[in-house]
Amino acid sequence: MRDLGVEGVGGAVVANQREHGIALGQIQCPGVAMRFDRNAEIFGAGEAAEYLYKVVSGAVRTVRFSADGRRQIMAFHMAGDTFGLERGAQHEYSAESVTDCELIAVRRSLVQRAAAENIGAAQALLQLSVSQLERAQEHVLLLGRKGAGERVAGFLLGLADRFTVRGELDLPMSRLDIADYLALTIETVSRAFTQMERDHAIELPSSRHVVVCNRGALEMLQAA
Amino acid sequence: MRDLGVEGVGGAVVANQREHGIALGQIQCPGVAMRFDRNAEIFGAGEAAEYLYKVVSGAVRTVRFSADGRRQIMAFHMAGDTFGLERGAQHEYSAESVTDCELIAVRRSLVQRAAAENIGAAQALLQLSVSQLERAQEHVLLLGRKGAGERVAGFLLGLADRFTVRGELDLPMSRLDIADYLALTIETVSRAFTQMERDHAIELPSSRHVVVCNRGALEMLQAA
DNA sequence: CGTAACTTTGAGACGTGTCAAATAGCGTGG
DNA sequence: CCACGCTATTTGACACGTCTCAAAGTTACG
Repeated sequence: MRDLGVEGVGGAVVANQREHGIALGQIQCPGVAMRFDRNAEIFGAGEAAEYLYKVVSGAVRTVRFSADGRRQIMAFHMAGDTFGLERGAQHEYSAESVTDCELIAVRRSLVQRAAAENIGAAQALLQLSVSQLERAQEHVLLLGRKGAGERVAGFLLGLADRFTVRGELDLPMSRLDIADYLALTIETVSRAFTQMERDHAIELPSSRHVVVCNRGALEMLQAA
Repeated sequence: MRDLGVEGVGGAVVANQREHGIALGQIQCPGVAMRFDRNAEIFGAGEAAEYLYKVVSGAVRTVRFSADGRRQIMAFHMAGDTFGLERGAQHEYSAESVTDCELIAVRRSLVQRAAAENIGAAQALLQLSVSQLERAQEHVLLLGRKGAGERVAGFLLGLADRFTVRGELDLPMSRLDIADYLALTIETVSRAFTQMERDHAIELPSSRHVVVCNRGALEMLQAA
C-alpha cells in the first residue's frame, strides 16, 4: 500500500485557549482547543466518535479507504468548517490534518444535549448535516460526470470562491491530496494544471500558489 | 440531449388514503397520499421544496444534471425510504418515479414544526439526513475508487441486502438508470452483468430478474 | 403479428492510468 | 551561505479500460 506518511501522534490539548466552543444556533457548546502537526491523524475510521470538531485554522481532510486500500478524500475542511458528524457511535471515516492546524473539539454528548434542549441548536445541527449532504452530492456529480480537466477546474473554482485573496489562491494540499479527492492520479492532476496554464486560465508562480487570471476560462473548462 | 422519456404529468392525489403520514420519532406528521405513473416527474430541480416524501410502494430516483445535460442519479428510494430533504427553499435535484408508485407527501412546514416542538422528531430528522450523507459518501467511494465490474457488483449487493426474496431480486430500474447511477454506459453495465453470469455469480432468467447464486463471488468482484 | 423500446454484442477510438525518469523545491547540516 | 539529500512535481511513452458507434437480438404491448 502507498505510504501516506500520516503520523500516529495525537494532538496536543492547548492550555491557553481563546476559542471556547462551537456555536449551534444560540447555544455555545464548550469545547477543548487542540493543535495538530501536518499529516497527523485526528481520528481513525472505526474509533468511537466522541467529539464534533471545528477548524479554527489550517486544513483537515476526511478520508475513506476502500476494502483493498484505495484512498478517497471525501472533503477538505477549512477554517470555520465543522466535521465529525456521525450516525452511529463510531467514525465511518478518518480525519487527518493537511497542514498544521488548530481545532475545537466538543463532546458529542454536549452537542446532543444542546440539540435536545434547544430548538435552534437542533436546527443548526440539521442544517450542518444537510449542507454536508449537498456537498457530497456535488462531489458525486463531479466524479460521475466530469473528465479530468473539468474536475480540476471545478475544484479550483470551488476553492477560489471561498479563499481567493486578490485573485490569488494558496493551496494547502499536495497534488496527491487533490488527486485522491478528485479520484485521479497525481500525474493527471499535474497535467491538468499545466494545461490550464497554457490556456492562460491560471498562472502557477509555484506549484502551491495559483493565480486565477481568467475565471471565465476556468468556468468554460469546468463545463460538464 | 438524450430523451429520457420523463412525463410532465403531475401525480394524482389519492382520495381514499390509508397511509396517514410520516413518522418522525413519536410524532406522526399527517400527509397526503399521491400516486405517479412510471417515469413521471415528482418534482424538478429549482422548484420550491414544499414537501417531504415517503415511498409507500414502487421506486423513485433522485437526479441531478450537470451544466451540459449529463444525468447523474444520486439515489434510488424504495418502499419505506424518505426523500426530498433540502437545505434551502428550492430543490437542488429532481425526483422521478422509476415505476408506478405511491408516496406520502408531508408539508415541510409541518415537519419543521414537529421538529421544533418535539426533540424526538428533530433527532429523527437529523438521523435521516446523516444516513443519507453516509449513503452519498459510499456513492463517492464507489464512483471514485471502483472499476465497472466492481460498481455493478456493489450495486447488486446493496440491493440484494435489502430486497432479496429467497435469493431472487427484481430490478425495478432499467439498464440506463443503473448506468446513470453508476456513472457508466448501458453497454458497460450490460457487459458487467453478462460477465457476472459467466462467472456463475448470478443468473439472469430475464434482464430485470437476478438470482444471486454465489454471494461470495459477488463480494469478490465488488473487491475495491 | 407488428412495432417500439430495451438489451446485448462487437469493433475500434479515446482518455486516463502506469511506469520511468528528469526537474524543481525545501529543509538540514556543514 | 552553500551543498546535500529528500520529497514533491512535472513530463514522456505506452497500456488498459471504458466509451462510442453500429447492428443484432429480445421483450413487451398494441
